[in-house]
Amino acid sequence: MRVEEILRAHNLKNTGCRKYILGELLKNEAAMSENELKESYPDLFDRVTLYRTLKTLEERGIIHRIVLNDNTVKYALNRHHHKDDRLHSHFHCEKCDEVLCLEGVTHFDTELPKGFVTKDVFVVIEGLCADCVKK
Amino acid sequence: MRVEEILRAHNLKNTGCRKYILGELLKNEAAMSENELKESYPDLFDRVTLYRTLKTLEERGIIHRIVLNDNTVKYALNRHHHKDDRLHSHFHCEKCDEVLCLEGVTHFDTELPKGFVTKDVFVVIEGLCADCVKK
DNA sequence: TATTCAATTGCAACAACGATGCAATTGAAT
DNA sequence: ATTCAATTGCATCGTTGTTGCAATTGAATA
Repeated sequence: MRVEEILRAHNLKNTGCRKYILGELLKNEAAMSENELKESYPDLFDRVTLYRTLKTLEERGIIHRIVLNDNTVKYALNRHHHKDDRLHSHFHCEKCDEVLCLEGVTHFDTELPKGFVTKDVFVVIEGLCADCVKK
Repeated sequence: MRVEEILRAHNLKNTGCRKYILGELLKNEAAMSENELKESYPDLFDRVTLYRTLKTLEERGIIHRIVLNDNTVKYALNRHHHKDDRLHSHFHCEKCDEVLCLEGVTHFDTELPKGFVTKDVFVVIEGLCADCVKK
């Protein structure tokens, strides 16, 4: 799916920053931080514009935020195969810092105290990706 | 277990800030943020002291950090019944903002890509606690 | 194609938080 | 009571989240 189609499908204007962010996220398998998005073209967009654009894209359900245990934040596209975007988990490689959305819904049994209600579950698995294991 | 014993057991000096933080965490069932720790006595300790003390206590394995999906951080005691502190999950009530360590180890089956290695798993369950469900 | 207006952007600015250096203070061992 | 390493407070800096406002721009319409 091309960037323009995604934006049109969500009634969003075809602006530079949106096209850039979605282009990058489509290109990369891995999730990207605000800094990683800036790397290639540091002065292409203002910091605030990037921030606000990411917020808009998230609110419209086009991307999702991933908060890692070290407090950093990355963003990834909501892809088709994430049937329920809230229930897929993420992998964070502690060596190369790459973050991937894991296919396949996570299964778990956690006994909640009586009367508690679950709305969302956030899972981050930390470890080494296949490339970093080899090294 | 009293505060002084905990500190002695870990070869840490018996300082005001440490006693205060551990006292608060022992008193409360729920995890506490830096701000929540400051609330009762805003000027008792410098912001940096609180920050550094929490860091020390975490490094010594006395408390652990919990990073929520909204980027906020809370701290909780490492209690005995957490056999493996890395594997218990946390509950975050979206209404009253309370964070609890969940008893019982979380079970899950997530298929990692080939060659990936798991070192740690962080789970945060968001929802409503029993009290907030009633209201 | 030119006009128009709401949406988007850049800039300034501020708050919150993470982090470090340094000098003054303090816990606890002697 | 003395002593010294450990702890603390203060100053300070960098990063990130957030908002207001004026200038610019996308795209719908004439």
